[in-house]
Amino acid sequence: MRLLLAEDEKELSNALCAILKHNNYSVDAVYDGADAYAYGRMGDYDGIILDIMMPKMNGIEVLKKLRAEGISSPVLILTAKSETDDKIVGLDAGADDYLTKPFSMGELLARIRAMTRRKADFAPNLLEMGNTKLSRETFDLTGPDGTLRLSSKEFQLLEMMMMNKSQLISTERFMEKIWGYDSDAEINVVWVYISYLRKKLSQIGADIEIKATRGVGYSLEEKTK
Amino acid sequence: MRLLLAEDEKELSNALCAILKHNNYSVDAVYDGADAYAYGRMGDYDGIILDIMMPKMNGIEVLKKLRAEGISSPVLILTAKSETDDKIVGLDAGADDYLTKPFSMGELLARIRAMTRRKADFAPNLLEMGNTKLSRETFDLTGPDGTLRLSSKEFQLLEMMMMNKSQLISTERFMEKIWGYDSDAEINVVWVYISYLRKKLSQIGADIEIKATRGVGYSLEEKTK
DNA sequence: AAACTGCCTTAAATTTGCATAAAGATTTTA
DNA sequence: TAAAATCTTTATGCAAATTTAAGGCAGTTT
Repeated sequence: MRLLLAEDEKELSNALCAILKHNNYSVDAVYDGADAYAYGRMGDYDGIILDIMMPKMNGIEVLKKLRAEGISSPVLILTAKSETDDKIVGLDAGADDYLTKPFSMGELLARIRAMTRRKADFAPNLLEMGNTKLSRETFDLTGPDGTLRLSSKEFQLLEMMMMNKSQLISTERFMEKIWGYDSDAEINVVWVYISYLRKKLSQIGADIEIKATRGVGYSLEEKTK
Repeated sequence: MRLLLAEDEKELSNALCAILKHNNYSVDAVYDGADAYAYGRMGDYDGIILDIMMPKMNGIEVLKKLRAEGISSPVLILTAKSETDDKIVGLDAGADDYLTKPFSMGELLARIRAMTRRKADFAPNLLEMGNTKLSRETFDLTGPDGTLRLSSKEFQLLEMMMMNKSQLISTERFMEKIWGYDSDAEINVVWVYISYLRKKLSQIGADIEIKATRGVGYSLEEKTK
């Protein structure tokens, strides 16, 4: 799950960021409205958390411009007590939910879950392909010969492939979706994880395999034998 | 993919240029606003990267003049930290995205991909001619007798020909578009790939063929029989 | 007809991209 | 705080993709 966090108070932003990452979200943090707009319009966030009072462009404006461009990522807006009227404006502008500062972490997490649930509902909790199952709850990968637990990165990689069966996914797309736009990890970190996944798939006796297409990317396919 | 890079700092420009070329873009580099405008208005770039602070004419002006002429190539503007207000001005002037210096190469590449993807969405994903189909997603070439996957160079060559059905394309044009202006590959590398493509086309039973016109170039035509 | 030019095809040489192992770095857990 | 798990980089081998090189053929020029 990729989130965009737009909050100009550095300390609060850092704290939220840490906790969100701890809860298995991939988070990009930005600190003003212009950046929020620039990042948001790339269009592939599963949720956007938007502070209203920000430099350059306020949150409502950002939201309006994003919606005007057809960006439909769910948006949660953060308002200070004194700006409570903005709630209404925000919801009118196309926000999905709002939260008043100060708030508890638990509440924020719950609302993010609620906000992204609609999308998540379309995706079953247990992904299946061939004789192999992947649990979104426990990250357990199960095949005829046993069960192994995947790490977070391993899981995200395999999840993307299982959600797009037999579709070719470019290495860059993996990097963007899982590591984020501004990550400076090397591209070959993907190769390494593909290798880990192959080893685990074979350990549990899976009848699916990861196929590489040179110069392009990877796809998950059923073994034909 | 053809890009125009307008950046007056020679060193930065050279570095970017090298990396972009390494990522399969054909790049023209210019070093002031006047040239950026002159080149940009020719209108056949898939993306334009525009520094704001430049001699002769600043980036925003260039952008405005290009848009006024109906040039719709997507534009990414580069701003220094001190010019952050220009972001807004730039987006209002019709930029598609911006990036603040200093930036990571990975982020620049991601943004260029995102920017050009929107345009690519309009292009059909499956090219067809006669009984033959070419997928832009998987690079698969399909005919009545089967499917083969093309390599990157093979694909680009055939893609150009399928997008310009029955049009004669000069060998130099192939070299410019696919290998880039300053490539030092020999001309016969094109001959070699044409040969590979012919072999693959016949293997899948295609009813189209690559015709050579002595001294000029190649065109793709339906077999008449 | 001989020499030449432009293209075709195949094979060999080179470069590049990916697979995997292993080590180093960082974070989590006990 | 030590141990374990996870994440990332580095190194090496291998195979596919790309490029160069070379011999052949057909049409053109001398």
